[in-house]
Amino acid sequence: MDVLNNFSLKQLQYFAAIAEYGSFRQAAFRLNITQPTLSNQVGVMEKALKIKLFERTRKGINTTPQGRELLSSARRVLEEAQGFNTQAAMLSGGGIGTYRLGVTPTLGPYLLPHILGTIHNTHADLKLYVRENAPSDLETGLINGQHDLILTTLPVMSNELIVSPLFREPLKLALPQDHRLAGKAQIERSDLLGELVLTIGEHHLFHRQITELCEQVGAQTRRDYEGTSLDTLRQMVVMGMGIAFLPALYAKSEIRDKEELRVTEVEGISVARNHALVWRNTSPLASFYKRLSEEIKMIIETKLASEVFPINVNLGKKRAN
Amino acid sequence: MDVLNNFSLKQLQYFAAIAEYGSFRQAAFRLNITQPTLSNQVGVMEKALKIKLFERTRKGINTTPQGRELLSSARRVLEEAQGFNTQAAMLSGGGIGTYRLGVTPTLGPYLLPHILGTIHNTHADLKLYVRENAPSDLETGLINGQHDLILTTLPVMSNELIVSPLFREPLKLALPQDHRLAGKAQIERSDLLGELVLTIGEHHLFHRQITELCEQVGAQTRRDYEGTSLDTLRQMVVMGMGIAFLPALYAKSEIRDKEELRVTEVEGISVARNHALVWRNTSPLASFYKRLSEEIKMIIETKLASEVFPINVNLGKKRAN
DNA sequence: TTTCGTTATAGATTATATCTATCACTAAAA
DNA sequence: TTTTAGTGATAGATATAATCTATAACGAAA
Repeated sequence: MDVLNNFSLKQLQYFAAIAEYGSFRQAAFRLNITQPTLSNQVGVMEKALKIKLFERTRKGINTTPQGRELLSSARRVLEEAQGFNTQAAMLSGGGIGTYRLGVTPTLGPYLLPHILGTIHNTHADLKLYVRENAPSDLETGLINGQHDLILTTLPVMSNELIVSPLFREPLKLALPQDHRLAGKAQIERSDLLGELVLTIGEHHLFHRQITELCEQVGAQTRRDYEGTSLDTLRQMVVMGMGIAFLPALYAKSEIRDKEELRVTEVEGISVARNHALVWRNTSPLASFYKRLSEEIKMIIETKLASEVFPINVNLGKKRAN
Repeated sequence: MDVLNNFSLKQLQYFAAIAEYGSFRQAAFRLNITQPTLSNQVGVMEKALKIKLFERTRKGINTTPQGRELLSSARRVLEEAQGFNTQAAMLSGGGIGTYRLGVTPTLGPYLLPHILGTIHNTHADLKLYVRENAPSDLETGLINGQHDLILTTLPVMSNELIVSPLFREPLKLALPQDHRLAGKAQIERSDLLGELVLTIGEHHLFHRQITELCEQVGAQTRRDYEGTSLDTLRQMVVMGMGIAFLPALYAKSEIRDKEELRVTEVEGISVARNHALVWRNTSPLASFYKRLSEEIKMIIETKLASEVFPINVNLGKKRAN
C-alpha cells in the first residue's frame, strides 16, 4: 500500500473512455473536457507507466496490446471506485452502517428484544453489534472508542460523554410462593421488617440503593452470599433463601411461571434505576444518536408503558441538548 | 462510468493510512506528507462525500461507523489499483500481452508450429492470438487495427505498413507416383513441356508466377478447375488430374506419404514466394516487432534451413530499418 | 486543391495539493 | 501548580498539476 503515484482515477477514466470511443476527440467530448487536456493526461500517464496505451493515427486510435491488457484492470479499478461512491452515497444519509452498542447484562437482554424490531423497521440498513459489559466498563469502553453507543444505567460521570436519558425502571419485589407475604393483596413498607433481602454484587449500581432502603424499613441484606447475575438471584429466591428486588423488565421477561414467584410492588417505596443512551461528545454522529434516542423513548412509551416511566429529572451530569 | 469527481486514489490512500495508524500525525509521517496536508485532504474528501470518516479527539481518532463501512471498500479500490500498477510494471518491458497475429492460410499452419515453441521459450508471457485471412484481407485488417501484426506474402503495397522480410519459400513440383516423370532422378525445365499444371485460385499471389512459368516451359495450366486450398490441390494431384507447384513448407508438413506423391525441385527454374512480418508504421511497438522478426528469422535459419532461404533483395515497398 | 477530421504542441490560466508556522486543547510529568 | 509532549485545526504562501485557448501538422476524402 505504498507509493501509488503513477496514475489517478481520473486518468483511468480517461483511458477507458478513449478505448471505448476509439477517438480522443469523441472521448473528450463525452468527458466534458477538451481534447488537448485528454491528450496531455494520457501522455502523462503513459510516461509514468512507461507504456504506450494507444497508437495514434490520423484517423483515430488503436489500443496497443498492452493497452488492451490494462484496460480490463482499469475497468475493475473504476468499478470498485464506483462501488465506493455509491456506498458512500447511501451512507451519507446517516443511520446506515454497523453501530457497536454496549449494554449492561442486566438490561440489554430484557430491553432490546422490545425495541430492535421497530428500529429495524424504520432503519432497515442500521445494524447493531451488541456487546455486554458492566456499566463502568461500558463507560471506559465508550471513551476508548470500543463502542459507538452505550445503553447504560445512570449516573454517568465522565464529562466527555453525552447522556440522553431514556426511562426509569422500577425494581419490584420478588417473593417465593410459599412466603408469608405471598398471599397478601398489597404489601406495605412495614411488611418488610425483619425480612432477608438478597442483593446482587456490589459493583452493580442499585446495590447501594437497596441496602439503604433495607436499613430504612428494618430489613436485613444477605451479606454472606451475593448473586452475580439476575438469574442466580432469581434462583435463590425460588429456593427460599430470601426475597429480592428485581428490575421490572427482567421480571417481565424472565418470570413467566407464576407458581414459582410472586412479583409485586411495595406500597410507599420507590426504588428504581434510570437508563440512558450515551455517546462521546466528540462524535460526528451526535445528531443521529439524539434522534435515535428519541425514537427509542417513543417505542418504550408505546410498548412498555406499564413497566417503566419517563425520566423528568436530570440525573446525568450532561444532557443531550 | 460518468462523474467520479468525489475523491481520488490518493485520498483513499490517506483515508486507509489514518484508519490503520489511528492518528493523523502518524499517518502523515508514514505517508511522507505533513499533517495539515492530510487533515486538509481528508476534510475535502469528507465534505465531498458528505460523510464524516473520523471522529477527532485530542488524543487521536476514532473511525466512525460509516468510516469503518467505507474502509473495506476503499481497501478494495486500492488493491485493484495496486494490481493495475503491478500489471503495468510487468507490461512495460514489452513483449508481454496478447498480440493479434494475422496469417495466410497457405503459410500459417505450416510455419507457425516450427516457431511458436521457441518464441514461447524466450517470451513466456507473450501470447499470440492467430487469425487466418487471405493476404489482401490481412493487409486491410492490419490497417484497420484488427490485427497487431501480420505474417503475409510479399509484395505489400500500402505505405502505411512496415515490412520486415523473413524468408524465401520455394515452390516445389508435386507429381503422382504413377506419373511418367516420377521415377526420374532429376527433372529438367524441358521435362515440363506439355504437362498439365494445376493452380490454386487466382486471388493467391503465386498464381501469376506459375502461369508465367508454364508459358515459358510450354506447360498448360488447368483453367476449368482451380483448387481453393492447398489440400484440395494436393488431392487433385494424387487423383492424377495433373501436376502442381506446392510451397515447400506445406510439402514438408503435409506430404508424409512418399507412396502417394513425389515432391521435387526442377532444375533450372526458380519459383518461390517471399514472406514477411508486417506492422503499421504508427505502431508504438515497432521496435519490439522488429526484434521479434529478427528472432523469427533466426529460428527459421536454424530449423528450416533445408526448406527455405533468406531474402536478399528488397521486395516490399518499405523495409523495417 | 480544398476541406474536414484527426492528434500534438505551446503558453496562459485556473485549480488544487502541499508546506510552514501557529493555535487550541488534553494528558501526563515535573 | 507549571511544564512538556502529544493531539488535530487553521491561515496564508507556494509549488504543482490540470485545464483551456489557439494553432500546428498531417492524412483522407471530396
